[in-house]
Amino acid sequence: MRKFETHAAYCPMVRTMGYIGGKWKPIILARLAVGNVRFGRLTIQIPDISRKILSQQLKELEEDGLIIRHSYNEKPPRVEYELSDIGKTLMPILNAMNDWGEQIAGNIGSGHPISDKLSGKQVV
Amino acid sequence: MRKFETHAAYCPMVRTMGYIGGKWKPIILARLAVGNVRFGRLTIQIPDISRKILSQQLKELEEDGLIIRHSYNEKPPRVEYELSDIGKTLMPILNAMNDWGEQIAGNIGSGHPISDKLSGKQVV
DNA sequence: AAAAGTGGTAACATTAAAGTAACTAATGAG
DNA sequence: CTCATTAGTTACTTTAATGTTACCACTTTT
Repeated sequence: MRKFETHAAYCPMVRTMGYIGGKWKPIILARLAVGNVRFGRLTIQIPDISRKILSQQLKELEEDGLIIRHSYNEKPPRVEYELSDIGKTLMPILNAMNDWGEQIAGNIGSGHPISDKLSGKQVV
Repeated sequence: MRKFETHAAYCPMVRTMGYIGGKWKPIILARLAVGNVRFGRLTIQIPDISRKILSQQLKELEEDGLIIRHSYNEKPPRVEYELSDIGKTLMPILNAMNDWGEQIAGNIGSGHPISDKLSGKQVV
């Protein structure tokens, strides 16, 4: 969870950011929102995240009660992650973020900074 | 804007995170969603952000076309920020985040990691 | 016998983000 | 004449976040 000071106590936005403010957390959560996913599958769906960071973020999300980790005692191991009930309450946020990302790619004319960034080779 | 690799080209979540993925950006945007705000007022509304970081984040948001900066040529200076039309399309995200932050404070019983974190002195 | 598949972890390195303190210009107030 | 006000910037430092590489255990497949 990201660190904030006392401001958190009374600002809902700061509180929310404390839970999903990481670079990867909303992206991970959005994948889990579609359905249970294994660790290895997440590394494929999110190719730019390292396994170390993925593992670390999943652990934080679990500690924060947003996801549940199911470990099956098999060899080779199998571990599945799913949104907890509370994690599911994040769906409106995740859906809104996903929708925005989809719309912004198409609805903007060239000349606007957003469209220019998307069309150029600049990392987005 | 946060840096992501090629994954961004086809993942809406990654794209969205590129624009609002910073620690402070959603918090700043949520303030602007309520109405135009001066620089100094933002530093009061968001006490934990430094002026340097605030200034820097505002500049990025402006470059990304999400907010508009109005500078009145007065002494002492007056500068107001407002959401651009595109910035306003972020409102569903901002509202969802704000709602979640409000609800999560009240709707969780003790014993749950979220409620424990909120009630303890741990930074949230 | 060696390689592949899985879900990690440990040590280490790097980059990104954030913070601090001091400073600016121009005016009005006291 | 000095202080307060505003919206910053600059230089420097520190902390947080993320990344890289190599490795483990155990079983099945080749």
